[in-house]
Amino acid sequence: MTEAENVRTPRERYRAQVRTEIKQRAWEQIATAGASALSLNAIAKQMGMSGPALYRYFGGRDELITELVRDAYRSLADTLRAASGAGADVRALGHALRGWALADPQRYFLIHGTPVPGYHAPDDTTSIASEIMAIFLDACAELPPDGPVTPFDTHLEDHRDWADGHPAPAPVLHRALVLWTRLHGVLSLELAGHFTGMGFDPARLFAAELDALTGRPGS
Amino acid sequence: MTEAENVRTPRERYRAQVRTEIKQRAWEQIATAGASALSLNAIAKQMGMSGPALYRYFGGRDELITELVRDAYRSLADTLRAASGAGADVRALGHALRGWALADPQRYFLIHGTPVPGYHAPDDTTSIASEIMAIFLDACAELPPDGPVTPFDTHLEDHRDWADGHPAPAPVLHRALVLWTRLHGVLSLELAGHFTGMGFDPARLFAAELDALTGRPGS
DNA sequence: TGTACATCAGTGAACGCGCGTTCACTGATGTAC
DNA sequence: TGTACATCAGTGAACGCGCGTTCACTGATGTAC
Repeated sequence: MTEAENVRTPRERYRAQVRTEIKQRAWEQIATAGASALSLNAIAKQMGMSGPALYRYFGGRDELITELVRDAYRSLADTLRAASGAGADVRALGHALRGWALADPQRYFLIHGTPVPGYHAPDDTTSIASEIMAIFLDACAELPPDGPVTPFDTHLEDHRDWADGHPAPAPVLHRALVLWTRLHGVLSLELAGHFTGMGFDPARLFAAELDALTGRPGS
Repeated sequence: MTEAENVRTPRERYRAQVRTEIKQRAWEQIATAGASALSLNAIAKQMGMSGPALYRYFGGRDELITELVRDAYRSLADTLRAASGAGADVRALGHALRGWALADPQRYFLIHGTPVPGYHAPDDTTSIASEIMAIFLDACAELPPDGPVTPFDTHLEDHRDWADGHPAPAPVLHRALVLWTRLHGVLSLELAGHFTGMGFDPARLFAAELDALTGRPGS
């Protein structure tokens, strides 16, 4: 993982390895029982060491969770960037997002799920979030324009700071925004199991939303 | 509330009152600290009674949560039905949904949020869920048809059991589905605070999605 | 109307659990001369 | 190369907490004659 590299002394290498294993166990726990059930003591027991030992590696439970949130954002951003590549294809982006989400639903929910009223995400996640937004914007800029300018487009023109200097016109901003919200809408309901028992294939619904976004309503 | 009515003896009335108060406190706790922090002992303390006393009213923590989930579904269905009324207007429906969600975000998340890997919703919630779906379907059936039939529409034609006998053609089923997923997409990201700091008005994005759904792309 | 009994809300003590976190400590690993 | 010292990973005991849940019980409320 990230911290296992660029390490000189054996001690530092060992530290990095243990940190990585702690995080791996943490992810397993989250995938199994959800983020609210994450427990330092349980991780320690699983690794065959005592609870307090983990405090050599993380300041506490909150610091560990914060790190996991950061890693999840990083992983998502990297995945999307790789899928986008030079092409900046919205469809490829969409399917990469879905694949990433399905690979570990609880990881997806750690970022996009129910907020814990107390907890606040670390500051640098917002910068990764806007990195992700930039990828969306690039992809949407490649799409052919469709439809007239809406009132919301003009509203967006007045509030485009979040685009972080991206030169795209307001309708593109709008597209990127609904790309995000629509895909998230399908994905989060699918991952939460709200489609189970309904019979249709969620993947096709997801694909249909991508079709609508890329301006191919009939394909 | 529901159980305070149709009650004969004073004892039954009292029971119903206490049950109601327990639920109220539970909702307050959920709104404040999220569903995972809901604690029977804390509720009891808040009501000035001892923890075990609550076992006269609910079989345990899980039973209480189940009841809350049921009530939330009921409340949402009633709200949507009232907003829909005879008109079955998609816009009215959408704004009613948003109002209901904003009134108590954690109540919204209790239904639509991150699933707890262990927990399973009670069976009768699915019947309320299909009641809600029926309201969506009725509203979408009133909309003018738009665009050609998509591949997903034909897929839906083969898997329309979830529509529970509703006579609407497949494109209407599709519309009801994306009405659900798109509004949820905007709402859940808004409630989770993902739009904070971006500058634009989430209400307008929500309205724009409604515009797109009702076939008024330019208004 | 008054008395005997049954029902049932609520208490307090207790059980067992797991949590995060601190602290003084042991013992192994690395470093400096 | 060998010795003295410093660093630091990990332990075990302990603290205080809150949780869900059980159980035997008290005392008030309702019911039947």
